[in-house]
This record gives sequence, C-alpha cells and structure tokens, in this order.
Amino acid sequence: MRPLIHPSIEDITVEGILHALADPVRVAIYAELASSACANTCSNFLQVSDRHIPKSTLSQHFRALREAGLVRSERSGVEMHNTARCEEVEKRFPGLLAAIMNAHRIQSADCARAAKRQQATVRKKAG
Amino acid sequence: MRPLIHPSIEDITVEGILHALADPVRVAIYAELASSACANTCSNFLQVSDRHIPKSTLSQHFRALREAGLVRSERSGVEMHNTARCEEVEKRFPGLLAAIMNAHRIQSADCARAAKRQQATVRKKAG
DNA sequence: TCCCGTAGTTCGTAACTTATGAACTATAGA
DNA sequence: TCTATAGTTCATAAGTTACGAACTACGGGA
Repeated sequence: MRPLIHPSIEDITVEGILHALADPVRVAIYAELASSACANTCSNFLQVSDRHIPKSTLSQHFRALREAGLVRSERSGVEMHNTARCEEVEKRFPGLLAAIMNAHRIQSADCARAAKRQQATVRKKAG
Repeated sequence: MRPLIHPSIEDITVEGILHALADPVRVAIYAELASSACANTCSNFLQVSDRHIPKSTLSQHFRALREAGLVRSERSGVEMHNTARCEEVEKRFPGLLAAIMNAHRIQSADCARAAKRQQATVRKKAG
C-alpha cells in the first residue's frame, strides 16, 4: 500500500485547488471537513448530498483532495482521520478558500429557493 | 455554425467557473481579458505564456470560458470580440474571481522567485 | 461577380481522466 | 486464528481533452 502523499505548502497550486473543488462531491466533502471541529473518517461520506458514493470512488476523491493539499489524512487503526488544511492554504492563498466556500453557499441557497418556487408552482397546478 | 452560447447570470455555477479556471491556458486568457480595457480577438492568444496554442485548441478554450459564463464573445466581421464578464460574476459570487486572480498572482510571483534562485545556483556552480 | 486571405469552427482520432465493481491489504477484536 | 470493518488498488468502460485537417464565414480587391 503506497504511503499517503501530502504536498508541502509551497507545492500547493491554484490549479490543483480549483480542479479539486470543481467537483460537487469533493466540495461537499471539503465543506464538511472545513466546518467540522474534529477529524472525520472517509466512510462518513458514503452518503453525500443525498447520493450514495461507492467506496472506491470515495477513496479517489480523498486522494484528489489530499494531493491538491486541501486535506490531511492520517491512518489510525482501521480507519482514517481527515482534516481540512484551511489555515495553511489560507496563509499561502489568502481569501481563496473563503471566497469559494462563500460562492458555494450562495449557489446552494439559490438552488434551494428555486426548488421551493417550483414546488409551489406544482402545488398550485395540482390544487 | 452553431450560435454562441452565453449562460444567463443565474445559470452560472461555481463548479463551472472553477473548472474553467483550473486550466493554466484558460486562466492566462481570462486574466488578460479581465485586465484589458478593450475587447480582444481569439488570435491575440495564439501565443500564451511563451507557448504556442493551436487555433482549434484555442477555439475550445474560448468556448469553455464562454459557456462557464466568464467571457462574452461577439462576432464582428471576420473576427471575434471577447470581453470578461467580471461585473456580472462579481454580482453573483462576490469576491470569487478577485480571490482566484490574486492567488494566481501570488503563485506566479513565487514561481518567478524560484526560477531566479535556481538560476543563481546554476551560475554559482558554473563559475 | 469571383477569388483570395484571414478568423474562427468543426470533425475525427489519439491520449488522458474518471467512475466503479471486484479483489485486495491492514487492523481490531473475539 | 477467524471475522468484520475501513480503506486501497486494479481493470475496464465511459467520458473528456488536444490537435491536425478540412471546413464555414466574412471582407477586400480585380
């Protein structure tokens, strides 16, 4: 089994971060990790945004986040402890992650609003 | 020839923006467009960051930027006028593009510094 | 009007990337 | 040692990207 690869702070690239966070599953994972006080295992995320993710796919997503420098993973017994590397990345690229996460919040809010509106329309038609 | 597709402001997604800007050629193009006062043609970018980009590839890159909502393109005679949609995107996702562009500046500066250091080392060894 | 040059697009294909099930490794506990 | 759990790796199918060749579209002569 290969060792876990964590780039040092100066090897983290903007392209790498953007690519990693350009995937809905990965941002969801990252958002959860970033807002969580303690470490999370991988299998916490087998269910993400109401969708089942196969274990192997999840493993690849974690690798992508890790190798982009966004997440630190440490094996601990049979499981893995994952934490977001927020402070480090913030030091190298100030404001970047905050802006991306904020944009995601805006988008989810919009999306929720749209769904609500559509549901209201459906109810109106039905009744 | 298909018409040019420009998403309306509410159809622009964070994933789309991140994916579009996760490519070094595309960010370079976007950065240039965003900092330019007037519209630029596609072939202005046949040479980007000291590297030649084939016309067909460039065309795809512009399409990607356009369909992500980052760039507006208008055909004008035989050429195309491209402008960045900064203000619109800023309205929808405040601070996002600024943070990404800033991160890119930081990275390029680091890169230039590293190259300089390496060159100094090479000179030292040689002489 | 016809022809040519320039600007950009589309198509076909080869190279690369991603998703996922099956088979694996690693560890903890009985 | 056996079994269960957590995660990884591998093979492969599906999707995406890069780029040359052939194309469309427009403008400007002759």
